[in-house]
Amino acid sequence: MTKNKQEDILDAALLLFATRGFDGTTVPMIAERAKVGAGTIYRYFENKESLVNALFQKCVMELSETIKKDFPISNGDIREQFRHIFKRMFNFAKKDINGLLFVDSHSGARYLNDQSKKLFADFLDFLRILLENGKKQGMICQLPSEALISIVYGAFVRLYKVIQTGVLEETPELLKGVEECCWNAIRVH
Amino acid sequence: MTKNKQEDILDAALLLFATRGFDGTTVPMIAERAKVGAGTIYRYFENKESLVNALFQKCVMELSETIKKDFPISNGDIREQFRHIFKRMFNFAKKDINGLLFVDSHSGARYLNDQSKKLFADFLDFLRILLENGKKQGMICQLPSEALISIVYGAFVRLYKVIQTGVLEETPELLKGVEECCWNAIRVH
DNA sequence: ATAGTCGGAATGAATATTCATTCCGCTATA
DNA sequence: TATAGCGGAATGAATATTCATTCCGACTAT
Repeated sequence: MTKNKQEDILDAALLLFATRGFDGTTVPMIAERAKVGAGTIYRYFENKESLVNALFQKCVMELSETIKKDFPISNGDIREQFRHIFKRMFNFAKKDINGLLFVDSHSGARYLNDQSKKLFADFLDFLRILLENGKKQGMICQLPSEALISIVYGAFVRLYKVIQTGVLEETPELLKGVEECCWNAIRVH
Repeated sequence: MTKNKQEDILDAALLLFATRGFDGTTVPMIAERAKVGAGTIYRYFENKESLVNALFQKCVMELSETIKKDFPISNGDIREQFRHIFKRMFNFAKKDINGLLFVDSHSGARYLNDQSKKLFADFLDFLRILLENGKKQGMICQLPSEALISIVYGAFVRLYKVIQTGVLEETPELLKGVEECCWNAIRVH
């Protein structure tokens, strides 16, 4: 028996939302996986939408903190900052692949509330500002930051989707190679 | 009044599946958008799953044909082939953004049948073989082709997701820049 | 007229949500 | 220490709603 039912519910919901999506997941499914009664879920969350928003915010904050912790801001070396972000993204994906896939597949969903949207927008803003800096320094190629983020983030997430299907194995060499590829994608040549 | 109700149904379903997902789209929604009765849908498709599979196969075939038509196989110049693929992908996205997003978000869905899965796998195989060639020629970096495809395809699709939200505008310069970025991501340096 | 097509109300299964009841741990009392 | 009483947590059956699918009367083209 675990102490915290709310966590059990969030864990179960995360797995299911990440693999089946919000609409493909029923509340009884979540209850069964969390080993609680269906009604118990409504003691902790107002409804299914509240649950998905709470979970989304939790995951985005964890992702955001993972990246911002010990961020090498001081010298402003973009290459180093990029490496840091990638390393932390890899760590996050390794620790919580469902969190990564859930955030990706649900950012922009119609049932997200304003707070959820803002939290995710803030996360992207952090990345955007870094890229703007890099462009000023002449290190990063002159495309809209939104496009550069799409390229790197899109590549990263899809890689992990494929890894999760088992088609591709996550090895240090692979991750190192992918990091280089993504850097090469956005740097000035 | 259009002549072909089946097409009306497929068009409506495409828009809805692309924006709300399979589970978030109800059959009556499709009927309303297609301006047909709900029952009419069942004259053309056995059930909702048949419909999504038919649509998926149609979109994948169109995407595949778009790319394979006039494909520069003869000389085997990888750079040129890459440019061709990107150009055609841009065209496809421009003509049928929902088709692109639908295929992306539904490849790998649990309700796809074997035929749908195979069709999509064949499409990826085509790309894989090209990359293998490029690697042999020393033009493409030595990572698993699945990873390289993830990087380029992931970047491409996410870019269009962002474009569709209106955050980013699709201009010739942007597309040219993104094509270069993606090529830089996978080429040997 | 009639064969084929269509629309959309009707149906029943699935789903989110509620709520009466049970359960559990704590405290006050003897 | 033993026990009865209390309050909040948990439950899952019951309810209300939504949805995929069916069915049949109406319509259309021949």
